[in-house]
Amino acid sequence: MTRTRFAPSPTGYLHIGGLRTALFSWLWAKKNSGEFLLRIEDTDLARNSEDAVTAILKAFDWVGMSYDGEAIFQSKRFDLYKKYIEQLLKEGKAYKCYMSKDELSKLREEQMAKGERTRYDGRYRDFTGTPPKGVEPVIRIKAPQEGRISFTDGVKGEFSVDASEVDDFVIARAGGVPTYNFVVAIDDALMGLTDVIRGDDHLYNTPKQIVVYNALGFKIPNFYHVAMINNEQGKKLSKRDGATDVMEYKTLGYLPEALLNFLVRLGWSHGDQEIFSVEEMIALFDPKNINKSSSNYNLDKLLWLNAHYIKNKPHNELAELLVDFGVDIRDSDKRDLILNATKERGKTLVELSEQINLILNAPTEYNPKNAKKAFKGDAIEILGEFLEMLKESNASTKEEYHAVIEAIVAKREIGFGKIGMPLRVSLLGSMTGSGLDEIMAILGTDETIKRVNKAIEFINS
RNA sequence: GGCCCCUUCGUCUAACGGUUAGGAUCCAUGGUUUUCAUCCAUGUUACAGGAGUUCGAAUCUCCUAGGGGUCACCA
Repeated sequence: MTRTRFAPSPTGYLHIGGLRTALFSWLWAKKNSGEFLLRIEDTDLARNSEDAVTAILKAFDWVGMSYDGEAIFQSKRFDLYKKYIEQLLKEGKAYKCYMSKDELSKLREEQMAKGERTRYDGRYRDFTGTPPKGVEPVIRIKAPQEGRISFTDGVKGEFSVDASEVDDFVIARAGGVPTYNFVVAIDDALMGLTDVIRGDDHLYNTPKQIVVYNALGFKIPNFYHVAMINNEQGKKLSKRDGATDVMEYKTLGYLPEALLNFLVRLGWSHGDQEIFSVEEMIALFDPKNINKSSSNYNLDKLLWLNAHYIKNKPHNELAELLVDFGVDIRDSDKRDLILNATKERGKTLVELSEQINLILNAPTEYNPKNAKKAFKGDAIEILGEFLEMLKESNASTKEEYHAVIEAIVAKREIGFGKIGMPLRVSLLGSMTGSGLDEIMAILGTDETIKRVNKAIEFINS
Protein backbone atom coordinates (compact mmCIF):
# COMPACT_ATOMS: atom_id res chain seq x y z
CA MET A 1 0.00 0.00 0.00
CA THR A 2 1.16 3.48 -0.82
CA ARG A 3 1.94 5.45 2.30
CA THR A 4 3.05 9.05 2.30
CA ARG A 5 3.45 11.64 4.99
CA PHE A 6 3.81 15.23 5.86
CA ALA A 7 6.27 15.95 8.61
CA PRO A 8 6.35 19.57 9.70
CA SER A 9 8.31 20.91 12.58
CA PRO A 10 5.98 22.96 14.73
CA THR A 11 7.88 26.20 14.79
CA GLY A 12 5.19 28.39 13.25
CA TYR A 13 2.31 28.50 10.85
CA LEU A 14 1.86 26.20 7.86
CA HIS A 15 3.87 27.67 5.02
CA ILE A 16 2.52 27.85 1.52
CA GLY A 17 5.45 25.75 0.27
CA GLY A 18 4.80 23.17 2.95
CA LEU A 19 1.20 22.96 1.89
CA ARG A 20 2.25 22.18 -1.65
CA THR A 21 4.45 19.24 -0.73
CA ALA A 22 1.76 18.07 1.68
CA LEU A 23 -0.74 18.32 -1.15
CA PHE A 24 1.45 16.28 -3.47
CA SER A 25 1.89 13.62 -0.81
CA TRP A 26 -1.78 13.60 0.01
CA LEU A 27 -2.82 13.35 -3.64
CA TRP A 28 -0.44 10.53 -4.29
CA ALA A 29 -1.73 8.54 -1.33
CA LYS A 30 -5.35 9.19 -2.28
CA LYS A 31 -4.75 8.28 -5.88
CA ASN A 32 -3.38 4.93 -4.86
CA SER A 33 -5.98 4.35 -2.18
CA GLY A 34 -3.16 4.52 0.29
CA GLU A 35 -2.59 6.43 3.48
CA PHE A 36 -1.38 9.90 4.20
CA LEU A 37 0.17 10.25 7.62
CA LEU A 38 1.07 13.22 9.72
CA ARG A 39 4.13 13.37 11.89
CA ILE A 40 5.11 16.29 14.04
CA GLU A 41 8.85 16.76 14.21
CA ASP A 42 9.27 18.24 17.62
CA THR A 43 12.58 16.91 18.77
CA ASP A 44 13.88 20.43 19.16
CA LEU A 45 13.33 21.09 22.82
CA ALA A 46 12.97 24.85 22.73
CA ARG A 47 11.72 25.89 19.34
CA ASN A 48 8.46 24.04 18.94
CA SER A 49 5.11 25.02 20.37
CA GLU A 50 1.68 23.56 20.78
CA ASP A 51 0.17 26.61 19.15
CA ALA A 52 2.11 25.83 16.04
CA VAL A 53 0.72 22.32 15.99
CA THR A 54 -2.86 23.54 16.21
CA ALA A 55 -2.14 26.21 13.60
CA ILE A 56 -0.94 23.55 11.19
CA LEU A 57 -3.89 21.31 11.92
CA LYS A 58 -6.24 24.22 11.41
CA ALA A 59 -4.76 24.96 8.01
CA PHE A 60 -5.12 21.33 7.01
CA ASP A 61 -8.69 21.45 8.09
CA TRP A 62 -9.39 24.61 6.12
CA VAL A 63 -8.12 23.21 2.84
CA GLY A 64 -9.91 19.96 3.47
CA MET A 65 -6.94 17.68 3.67
CA SER A 66 -7.11 15.00 6.28
CA TYR A 67 -4.55 12.52 7.49
CA ASP A 68 -5.03 8.90 8.35
CA GLY A 69 -4.72 7.65 11.88
CA GLU A 70 -3.28 9.64 14.73
CA ALA A 71 -0.66 12.30 14.30
CA ILE A 72 2.69 11.04 15.50
CA PHE A 73 4.76 13.22 17.80
CA GLN A 74 8.44 12.50 17.78
CA SER A 75 8.82 13.96 21.23
CA LYS A 76 6.85 11.00 22.54
CA ARG A 77 9.06 8.44 20.91
CA PHE A 78 12.41 9.13 22.55
CA ASP A 79 12.47 5.71 24.20
CA LEU A 80 12.12 4.11 20.83
CA TYR A 81 14.97 6.12 19.35
CA LYS A 82 17.09 5.36 22.37
CA LYS A 83 16.63 1.65 21.78
CA TYR A 84 18.00 1.99 18.27
CA ILE A 85 20.90 4.11 19.43
CA GLU A 86 21.88 1.44 21.89
CA GLN A 87 21.51 -1.20 19.26
CA LEU A 88 23.86 0.63 16.91
CA LEU A 89 26.32 1.22 19.72
CA LYS A 90 26.31 -2.45 20.57
CA GLU A 91 26.76 -3.48 16.96
CA GLY A 92 29.65 -1.06 16.58
CA LYS A 93 27.82 0.94 13.94
CA ALA A 94 27.83 4.03 16.10
CA TYR A 95 30.21 5.35 18.68
CA LYS A 96 30.66 7.90 21.40
CA CYS A 97 32.51 11.03 20.45
CA TYR A 98 34.13 13.06 23.20
CA MET A 99 35.06 16.02 21.13
CA SER A 100 33.97 19.22 22.80
CA LYS A 101 32.05 21.90 21.00
CA ASP A 102 35.07 24.15 21.20
CA GLU A 103 37.28 21.57 19.61
CA LEU A 104 34.73 21.03 16.90
CA SER A 105 34.39 24.65 15.99
CA LYS A 106 38.16 24.99 16.01
CA LEU A 107 38.38 22.13 13.58
CA ARG A 108 35.81 23.81 11.36
CA GLU A 109 37.71 27.05 11.36
CA GLU A 110 40.87 25.27 10.32
CA GLN A 111 39.09 23.49 7.52
CA MET A 112 37.46 26.68 6.41
CA ALA A 113 40.81 28.46 6.40
CA LYS A 114 42.19 25.77 4.15
CA GLY A 115 39.18 26.08 1.89
CA GLU A 116 38.06 22.58 2.68
CA ARG A 117 34.63 21.27 3.30
CA THR A 118 33.85 21.33 6.99
CA ARG A 119 33.37 17.86 8.31
CA TYR A 120 34.00 15.81 11.41
CA ASP A 121 37.36 14.08 11.14
CA GLY A 122 36.34 10.79 12.71
CA ARG A 123 38.87 11.03 15.52
CA TYR A 124 36.79 8.97 17.95
CA ARG A 125 35.56 6.49 15.39
CA ASP A 126 37.89 3.76 16.61
CA PHE A 127 38.71 5.23 19.97
CA THR A 128 39.41 2.69 22.68
CA GLY A 129 41.36 4.75 25.20
CA THR A 130 40.22 6.51 28.30
CA PRO A 131 37.65 9.17 27.56
CA PRO A 132 38.52 12.73 28.55
CA LYS A 133 36.97 13.92 31.77
CA GLY A 134 34.15 16.42 31.91
CA VAL A 135 32.93 15.87 28.39
CA GLU A 136 29.54 14.37 27.86
CA PRO A 137 29.79 12.44 24.63
CA VAL A 138 27.58 12.66 21.59
CA ILE A 139 26.78 9.56 19.58
CA ARG A 140 27.94 9.49 15.98
CA ILE A 141 27.01 6.99 13.35
CA LYS A 142 29.63 5.34 11.16
CA ALA A 143 29.08 6.55 7.66
CA PRO A 144 30.79 4.83 4.75
CA GLN A 145 34.29 6.17 4.16
CA GLU A 146 34.55 5.46 0.50
CA GLY A 147 32.40 4.96 -2.54
CA ARG A 148 29.24 6.82 -3.23
CA ILE A 149 25.88 6.94 -1.59
CA SER A 150 23.24 6.86 -4.26
CA PHE A 151 19.52 6.59 -4.71
CA THR A 152 16.94 7.15 -7.37
CA ASP A 153 14.95 10.29 -6.91
CA GLY A 154 11.51 10.31 -8.43
CA VAL A 155 11.97 13.89 -9.56
CA LYS A 156 15.68 14.42 -10.04
CA GLY A 157 16.56 10.98 -11.34
CA GLU A 158 19.71 9.15 -10.32
CA PHE A 159 21.38 11.00 -7.52
CA SER A 160 24.57 10.25 -5.69
CA VAL A 161 27.10 11.93 -3.50
CA ASP A 162 30.61 10.96 -2.67
CA ALA A 163 30.99 9.24 0.69
CA SER A 164 33.36 11.99 1.68
CA GLU A 165 30.41 14.38 1.61
CA VAL A 166 28.79 12.54 4.47
CA ASP A 167 30.71 12.51 7.72
CA ASP A 168 30.00 10.55 10.86
CA PHE A 169 27.16 12.76 11.86
CA VAL A 170 25.66 13.06 15.30
CA ILE A 171 22.63 10.90 15.95
CA ALA A 172 22.30 11.73 19.63
CA ARG A 173 23.28 14.94 21.29
CA ALA A 174 25.10 15.16 24.57
CA GLY A 175 22.26 14.41 26.92
CA GLY A 176 20.84 11.75 24.65
CA VAL A 177 18.28 13.66 22.60
CA PRO A 178 18.35 12.17 19.12
CA THR A 179 18.83 14.34 16.06
CA TYR A 180 16.69 15.00 13.04
CA ASN A 181 18.20 12.80 10.37
CA PHE A 182 18.28 9.85 12.68
CA VAL A 183 14.70 10.00 13.86
CA VAL A 184 13.31 10.84 10.43
CA ALA A 185 14.81 7.72 8.96
CA ILE A 186 13.53 5.57 11.82
CA ASP A 187 10.04 7.02 11.73
CA ASP A 188 9.73 6.94 7.97
CA ALA A 189 10.72 3.29 8.07
CA LEU A 190 8.59 2.33 11.04
CA MET A 191 5.56 4.13 9.69
CA GLY A 192 5.89 1.98 6.62
CA LEU A 193 6.23 4.85 4.17
CA THR A 194 6.60 3.88 0.57
CA ASP A 195 6.99 7.35 -0.87
CA VAL A 196 8.58 10.40 0.68
CA ILE A 197 7.72 13.62 -1.14
CA ARG A 198 9.43 16.66 0.32
CA GLY A 199 11.16 19.90 -0.55
CA ASP A 200 14.52 19.62 -2.24
CA ASP A 201 16.13 21.44 0.64
CA HIS A 202 16.14 17.92 2.04
CA LEU A 203 18.08 16.48 -0.85
CA TYR A 204 21.30 16.39 1.15
CA ASN A 205 19.62 14.85 4.15
CA THR A 206 18.70 11.84 2.11
CA PRO A 207 22.20 10.31 1.91
CA LYS A 208 22.51 10.73 5.67
CA GLN A 209 19.19 9.07 6.21
CA ILE A 210 20.21 6.27 3.91
CA VAL A 211 23.19 5.66 6.18
CA VAL A 212 20.71 5.18 9.01
CA TYR A 213 18.44 2.96 6.93
CA ASN A 214 21.37 0.75 6.06
CA ALA A 215 22.74 0.60 9.57
CA LEU A 216 19.34 -0.46 10.88
CA GLY A 217 18.52 -2.73 7.98
CA PHE A 218 15.41 -0.80 6.98
CA LYS A 219 13.90 -0.76 3.56
CA ILE A 220 14.53 2.51 1.75
CA PRO A 221 11.41 4.25 0.40
CA ASN A 222 11.06 6.15 -2.85
CA PHE A 223 12.16 9.74 -2.55
CA TYR A 224 10.82 12.70 -4.48
CA HIS A 225 12.49 16.03 -3.97
CA VAL A 226 10.36 18.88 -5.17
CA ALA A 227 12.05 22.13 -6.15
CA MET A 228 11.38 25.17 -4.06
CA ILE A 229 8.91 27.95 -4.64
CA ASN A 230 10.64 31.28 -5.03
CA ASN A 231 9.28 34.77 -5.12
CA GLU A 232 8.67 36.75 -8.27
CA GLN A 233 12.31 37.74 -8.40
CA GLY A 234 13.39 34.12 -8.14
CA LYS A 235 14.64 34.56 -4.60
CA LYS A 236 13.65 32.66 -1.54
CA LEU A 237 10.04 33.26 -0.58
CA SER A 238 9.77 35.41 2.51
CA LYS A 239 7.09 37.25 4.39
CA ARG A 240 7.87 40.40 2.50
CA ASP A 241 6.60 38.74 -0.66
CA GLY A 242 3.07 38.65 0.67
CA ALA A 243 1.23 35.89 2.41
CA THR A 244 3.29 32.81 3.23
CA ASP A 245 0.96 31.59 5.97
CA VAL A 246 -1.73 29.39 4.50
CA MET A 247 -4.39 30.77 6.83
CA GLU A 248 -3.71 34.26 5.60
CA TYR A 249 -5.34 33.27 2.35
CA LYS A 250 -8.52 32.55 4.19
CA THR A 251 -8.56 36.05 5.64
CA LEU A 252 -7.79 37.51 2.24
CA GLY A 253 -10.93 35.88 0.88
CA TYR A 254 -9.53 32.99 -1.09
CA LEU A 255 -11.34 29.71 -1.39
CA PRO A 256 -9.37 26.64 -0.41
CA GLU A 257 -10.16 24.92 -3.70
CA ALA A 258 -8.62 27.86 -5.55
CA LEU A 259 -5.50 27.74 -3.43
CA LEU A 260 -5.08 24.02 -3.93
CA ASN A 261 -5.67 24.33 -7.65
CA PHE A 262 -3.09 27.09 -7.77
CA LEU A 263 -0.54 25.13 -5.79
CA VAL A 264 -0.96 21.88 -7.64
CA ARG A 265 0.00 23.66 -10.85
CA LEU A 266 3.14 25.04 -9.30
CA GLY A 267 5.69 22.49 -10.35
CA TRP A 268 3.23 19.97 -11.67
CA SER A 269 1.08 19.80 -14.75
CA HIS A 270 -1.22 17.59 -16.69
CA GLY A 271 -0.98 18.73 -20.28
CA ASP A 272 -2.78 22.00 -20.82
CA GLN A 273 -5.30 21.57 -18.06
CA GLU A 274 -5.57 24.49 -15.66
CA ILE A 275 -8.71 23.83 -13.65
CA PHE A 276 -8.64 20.83 -11.37
CA SER A 277 -11.24 19.84 -8.87
CA VAL A 278 -9.83 17.95 -5.92
CA GLU A 279 -11.26 14.76 -7.40
CA GLU A 280 -9.48 15.43 -10.69
CA MET A 281 -6.24 16.17 -8.91
CA ILE A 282 -6.45 12.86 -7.15
CA ALA A 283 -7.26 11.02 -10.33
CA LEU A 284 -4.56 12.68 -12.42
CA PHE A 285 -1.71 13.37 -10.05
CA ASP A 286 1.50 11.53 -10.67
CA PRO A 287 4.87 12.54 -9.25
CA LYS A 288 6.51 11.64 -12.52
CA ASN A 289 5.08 14.86 -13.89
CA ILE A 290 6.66 16.99 -11.20
CA ASN A 291 8.91 19.64 -12.62
CA LYS A 292 12.61 19.65 -11.87
CA SER A 293 12.94 23.39 -11.81
CA SER A 294 11.83 25.76 -9.13
CA SER A 295 8.87 28.01 -9.75
CA ASN A 296 8.22 31.62 -9.00
CA TYR A 297 5.34 32.73 -6.92
CA ASN A 298 2.91 35.03 -8.71
CA LEU A 299 -0.60 35.63 -7.48
CA ASP A 300 -2.25 36.60 -10.80
CA LYS A 301 -3.34 33.09 -11.51
CA LEU A 302 -4.54 32.46 -8.00
CA LEU A 303 -6.78 35.49 -8.30
CA TRP A 304 -8.15 34.24 -11.58
CA LEU A 305 -8.78 30.78 -10.15
CA ASN A 306 -10.43 32.26 -7.10
CA ALA A 307 -12.79 34.28 -9.26
CA HIS A 308 -13.58 31.13 -11.18
CA TYR A 309 -14.41 29.16 -8.05
CA ILE A 310 -16.49 31.98 -6.60
CA LYS A 311 -18.55 32.16 -9.79
CA ASN A 312 -19.19 28.44 -9.67
CA LYS A 313 -19.82 28.03 -5.97
CA PRO A 314 -23.32 27.06 -4.85
CA HIS A 315 -25.09 30.04 -3.31
CA ASN A 316 -25.77 28.46 0.03
CA GLU A 317 -22.06 27.74 0.49
CA LEU A 318 -21.10 31.19 -0.69
CA ALA A 319 -23.52 32.78 1.74
CA GLU A 320 -22.03 30.70 4.52
CA LEU A 321 -18.51 31.80 3.67
CA LEU A 322 -19.52 35.44 3.46
CA VAL A 323 -20.49 35.51 7.12
CA ASP A 324 -16.84 35.77 8.10
CA PHE A 325 -16.58 38.82 5.89
CA GLY A 326 -19.38 40.70 7.56
CA VAL A 327 -22.20 39.83 5.18
CA ASP A 328 -24.95 37.56 6.39
CA ILE A 329 -27.50 36.82 3.68
CA ARG A 330 -28.01 33.20 4.63
CA ASP A 331 -31.67 33.65 5.47
CA SER A 332 -32.44 36.40 3.00
CA ASP A 333 -35.07 35.66 0.37
CA LYS A 334 -33.00 37.90 -1.88
CA ARG A 335 -29.92 35.73 -1.49
CA ASP A 336 -29.82 34.44 -5.04
CA LEU A 337 -30.60 37.84 -6.51
CA ILE A 338 -27.80 39.39 -4.52
CA LEU A 339 -25.24 36.79 -5.42
CA ASN A 340 -26.18 36.69 -9.08
CA ALA A 341 -25.79 40.44 -9.22
CA THR A 342 -22.40 40.49 -7.53
CA LYS A 343 -20.47 37.26 -7.72
CA GLU A 344 -18.88 38.04 -11.06
CA ARG A 345 -17.55 41.29 -9.68
CA GLY A 346 -15.52 39.96 -6.80
CA LYS A 347 -12.28 38.07 -7.26
CA THR A 348 -12.09 37.39 -3.54
CA LEU A 349 -14.65 37.06 -0.78
CA VAL A 350 -13.43 40.41 0.48
CA GLU A 351 -14.26 42.07 -2.83
CA LEU A 352 -17.53 40.19 -3.08
CA SER A 353 -18.64 41.35 0.35
CA GLU A 354 -17.76 44.90 -0.64
CA GLN A 355 -19.91 44.59 -3.74
CA ILE A 356 -22.82 43.27 -1.72
CA ASN A 357 -22.49 45.98 0.90
CA LEU A 358 -22.46 48.55 -1.83
CA ILE A 359 -26.00 47.51 -2.72
CA LEU A 360 -27.32 46.67 0.72
CA ASN A 361 -26.17 49.85 2.41
CA ALA A 362 -27.69 53.09 1.18
CA PRO A 363 -25.04 55.59 0.10
CA THR A 364 -24.25 58.04 2.88
CA GLU A 365 -22.64 60.45 0.50
CA TYR A 366 -22.09 60.89 -3.19
CA ASN A 367 -18.65 61.12 -4.58
CA PRO A 368 -18.50 64.79 -5.70
CA LYS A 369 -17.04 63.89 -9.05
CA ASN A 370 -19.66 61.22 -9.69
CA ALA A 371 -22.47 63.45 -8.51
CA LYS A 372 -21.40 66.32 -10.69
CA LYS A 373 -21.32 64.16 -13.75
CA ALA A 374 -24.44 62.12 -13.11
CA PHE A 375 -26.73 64.72 -11.63
CA LYS A 376 -26.18 67.44 -14.19
CA GLY A 377 -28.74 68.87 -16.62
CA ASP A 378 -32.23 67.48 -16.53
CA ALA A 379 -31.22 64.50 -14.42
CA ILE A 380 -33.50 65.66 -11.62
CA GLU A 381 -36.55 65.74 -13.89
CA ILE A 382 -35.78 62.37 -15.33
CA LEU A 383 -35.35 60.87 -11.88
CA GLY A 384 -38.63 62.43 -10.80
CA GLU A 385 -40.54 61.05 -13.72
CA PHE A 386 -38.86 57.70 -13.25
CA LEU A 387 -40.18 57.56 -9.71
CA GLU A 388 -43.71 58.25 -10.90
CA MET A 389 -43.51 55.50 -13.46
CA LEU A 390 -41.99 53.16 -10.92
CA LYS A 391 -44.83 53.72 -8.47
CA GLU A 392 -47.39 52.91 -11.12
CA SER A 393 -45.59 49.87 -12.41
CA ASN A 394 -45.83 47.60 -9.37
CA ALA A 395 -42.52 46.16 -10.54
CA SER A 396 -40.84 43.59 -8.37
CA THR A 397 -38.70 41.44 -10.63
CA LYS A 398 -35.55 42.23 -12.50
CA GLU A 399 -37.43 42.04 -15.79
CA GLU A 400 -40.17 44.36 -14.60
CA TYR A 401 -37.70 46.96 -13.37
CA HIS A 402 -35.90 46.69 -16.64
CA ALA A 403 -39.18 47.38 -18.43
CA VAL A 404 -39.66 50.56 -16.42
CA ILE A 405 -36.25 51.83 -17.43
CA GLU A 406 -36.98 51.02 -21.04
CA ALA A 407 -40.31 52.76 -20.80
CA ILE A 408 -38.81 56.04 -19.62
CA VAL A 409 -36.09 55.82 -22.23
CA ALA A 410 -38.73 55.41 -24.93
CA LYS A 411 -41.06 58.04 -23.55
CA ARG A 412 -38.47 60.77 -23.22
CA GLU A 413 -36.51 59.59 -26.22
CA ILE A 414 -33.29 59.63 -24.29
CA GLY A 415 -30.27 57.35 -24.22
CA PHE A 416 -29.97 54.70 -21.58
CA GLY A 417 -27.19 56.61 -19.92
CA LYS A 418 -29.42 59.62 -19.27
CA ILE A 419 -31.38 57.65 -16.70
CA GLY A 420 -28.75 55.01 -15.97
CA MET A 421 -26.04 57.27 -14.64
CA PRO A 422 -28.11 59.36 -12.23
CA LEU A 423 -30.05 56.34 -11.09
CA ARG A 424 -26.91 54.36 -10.38
CA VAL A 425 -25.32 57.13 -8.37
CA SER A 426 -28.60 57.59 -6.51
CA LEU A 427 -28.77 53.94 -5.58
CA LEU A 428 -25.11 53.12 -4.99
CA GLY A 429 -23.26 56.39 -4.76
CA SER A 430 -21.01 54.87 -7.37
CA MET A 431 -20.69 55.07 -11.14
CA THR A 432 -20.06 51.38 -11.56
CA GLY A 433 -21.57 48.23 -10.23
CA SER A 434 -24.23 45.66 -10.81
CA GLY A 435 -27.10 46.01 -13.27
CA LEU A 436 -29.71 48.59 -12.26
CA ASP A 437 -32.59 46.20 -12.73
CA GLU A 438 -30.83 43.68 -10.48
CA ILE A 439 -30.11 46.30 -7.87
CA MET A 440 -33.72 47.45 -7.80
CA ALA A 441 -35.00 43.90 -7.63
CA ILE A 442 -32.86 43.47 -4.54
CA LEU A 443 -33.83 46.76 -2.93
CA GLY A 444 -37.50 46.71 -3.81
CA THR A 445 -39.55 49.68 -4.94
CA ASP A 446 -39.82 51.36 -1.55
CA GLU A 447 -36.10 51.43 -0.89
CA THR A 448 -35.43 52.49 -4.46
CA ILE A 449 -37.79 55.43 -4.11
CA LYS A 450 -36.22 56.34 -0.79
CA ARG A 451 -32.75 56.43 -2.24
CA VAL A 452 -33.78 58.33 -5.34
CA ASN A 453 -35.67 60.89 -3.28
CA LYS A 454 -32.61 61.38 -1.17
CA ALA A 455 -30.62 62.00 -4.30
CA ILE A 456 -33.18 64.49 -5.56
CA GLU A 457 -33.00 66.29 -2.22
CA PHE A 458 -29.26 66.36 -2.55
CA ILE A 459 -29.43 67.83 -6.04
CA ASN A 460 -31.86 70.51 -4.91
CA SER A 461 -29.71 71.58 -1.98
C1' G B 1 34.33 28.49 -1.36
C1' G B 2 33.38 22.69 -1.99
C1' C B 3 29.53 19.44 -3.62
C1' C B 4 24.86 19.11 -6.11
C1' C B 5 20.45 20.73 -8.79
C1' C B 6 17.99 23.97 -12.18
C1' U B 7 17.39 27.43 -16.80
C1' U B 8 11.01 27.63 -22.75
C1' C B 9 6.72 34.15 -23.38
C1' G B 10 6.76 39.00 -17.31
C1' U B 11 4.60 34.55 -14.47
C1' C B 12 2.69 29.09 -14.33
C1' U B 13 3.66 25.53 -17.92
C1' A B 14 3.27 21.85 -22.80
C1' A B 15 6.81 19.59 -26.02
C1' C B 16 9.48 13.27 -24.46
C1' G B 17 15.08 14.46 -32.30
C1' G B 18 11.18 16.53 -37.26
C1' U B 19 5.39 21.60 -34.60
C1' U B 20 4.39 28.29 -38.05
C1' A B 21 7.47 26.11 -30.24
C1' G B 22 1.11 24.95 -27.81
C1' G B 23 -2.10 26.38 -23.50
C1' A B 24 -3.14 29.50 -19.18
C1' U B 25 -2.43 34.06 -16.66
C1' C B 26 -1.03 39.08 -17.14
C1' C B 27 -1.17 43.19 -20.59
C1' A B 28 -3.33 45.56 -25.08
C1' U B 29 -7.31 45.98 -28.69
C1' G B 30 -12.25 44.83 -30.41
C1' G B 31 -17.26 42.74 -29.49
C1' U B 32 -21.30 41.91 -25.80
C1' U B 33 -23.18 45.11 -21.45
C1' U B 34 -26.97 51.62 -19.51
C1' U B 35 -21.71 51.49 -16.38
C1' C B 36 -18.21 48.22 -14.21
C1' A B 37 -17.37 43.19 -13.99
C1' U B 38 -18.31 38.62 -16.49
C1' C B 39 -18.18 36.35 -21.20
C1' C B 40 -16.28 36.00 -26.38
C1' A B 41 -12.60 37.19 -30.15
C1' U B 42 -7.83 38.98 -31.67
C1' G B 43 -2.91 40.45 -30.68
C1' U B 44 2.32 41.37 -28.39
C1' U B 45 6.04 38.46 -25.84
C1' A B 46 10.01 32.66 -24.90
C1' C B 47 13.74 27.77 -26.15
C1' A B 48 20.10 31.83 -21.03
C1' G B 49 24.80 32.07 -24.33
C1' G B 50 28.46 29.23 -27.12
C1' A B 51 30.48 24.89 -29.23
C1' G B 52 29.64 19.97 -30.81
C1' U B 53 26.65 15.01 -32.21
C1' U B 54 22.81 14.42 -36.15
C1' C B 55 20.02 14.73 -42.62
C1' G B 56 17.49 17.34 -38.62
C1' A B 57 18.32 19.82 -31.60
C1' A B 58 14.16 23.51 -27.08
C1' U B 59 14.93 18.17 -26.64
C1' C B 60 21.50 14.41 -26.60
C1' U B 61 26.98 15.89 -25.04
C1' C B 62 30.48 19.56 -23.36
C1' C B 63 31.79 24.56 -21.87
C1' U B 64 30.27 29.40 -20.00
C1' A B 65 26.88 32.47 -17.45
C1' G B 66 22.87 33.17 -14.13
C1' G B 67 19.71 31.28 -10.25
C1' G B 68 18.88 27.86 -6.29
C1' G B 69 20.00 24.08 -2.52
C1' U B 70 23.40 22.29 1.07
C1' C B 71 27.70 22.06 4.05
C1' A B 72 25.03 22.04 12.86
C1' C B 73 24.95 18.60 19.23
C1' C B 74 18.22 23.15 13.70
C1' A B 75 14.53 20.75 11.58
